[in-house]
Amino acid sequence: MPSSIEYIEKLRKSNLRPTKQRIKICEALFNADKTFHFTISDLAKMIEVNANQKISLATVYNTIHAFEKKGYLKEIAINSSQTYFDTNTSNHHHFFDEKEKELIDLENDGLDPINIKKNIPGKIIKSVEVLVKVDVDK
Amino acid sequence: MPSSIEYIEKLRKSNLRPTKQRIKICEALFNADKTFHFTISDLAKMIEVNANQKISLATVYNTIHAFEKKGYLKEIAINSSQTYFDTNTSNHHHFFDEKEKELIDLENDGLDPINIKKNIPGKIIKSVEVLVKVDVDK
DNA sequence: ATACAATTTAGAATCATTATTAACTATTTA
DNA sequence: TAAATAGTTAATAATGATTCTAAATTGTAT
Repeated sequence: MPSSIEYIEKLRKSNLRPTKQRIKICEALFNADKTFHFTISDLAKMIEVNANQKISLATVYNTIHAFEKKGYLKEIAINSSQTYFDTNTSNHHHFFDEKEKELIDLENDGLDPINIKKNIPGKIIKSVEVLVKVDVDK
Repeated sequence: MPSSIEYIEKLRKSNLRPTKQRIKICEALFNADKTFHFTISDLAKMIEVNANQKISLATVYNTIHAFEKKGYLKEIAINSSQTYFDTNTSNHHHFFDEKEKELIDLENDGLDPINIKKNIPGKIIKSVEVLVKVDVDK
């Protein structure tokens, strides 16, 4: 579990001023033993419960987007009313449980390699995301 | 290009009353020679231009969702502020051009077969969607 | 410590989507 | 064919996530 000093260094290296809010958010995101998936409102609730300091929703949005741009978080494409983020920034994919509305990691060893043969002239591939929707077997 | 009588039959078979609005929307969606991708607001504009009748936005939403449930349309998962739909209901995937904010079909022969090896106990796979994000090569 | 730029904040604004409900229409029933 | 009914439409209000705004605050370089 990294200390707040490490977060301060990390933030500084990224040209993000190490504010109290950003450090709190780092702790909420990166102190967990496992990576996890969350929405902005999940995170806002988590912070409100764990911290004595209240962080404005606008700041949570700003910070999460800043972290995403720096590559500390990944945004996950699901059609949903809310945007999901992932603290697991490694190259991997997802299951989406339609019943529980819950994301589950699908690491690269859980599927055959993806190989895109078609290409779009003048364009390069930025990412390849596989989303496997699952539901109860009945 | 199917006639409106065919749409009427199709709607009736699906337990959807063949109203003027639904027939107009069928025409807008299924008279094109190629399948295409659209957002609700795209479609609302299309209809407003082509038809002399104005269809309420609420009805467009209702109808598109009804069609999607019946399998006449596919909803496409992209992280975007708007939901995209596809009149191509075959099993296929997509490129998303980050610059043009445009979807491009990626048919199954454009990539190696997807094989999901991991499974989630008690759950069955409902769909597997690959989204390839592309951007200008510079 | 001061100055300056970056950041935070609360609340307003926006935008897609959903809900509401009264009026309307297709279909069924008598 | 007319009345009953159940499904549909439409205008508008409500919702909810996200972004914007502008003023107050804070971090950092001098």
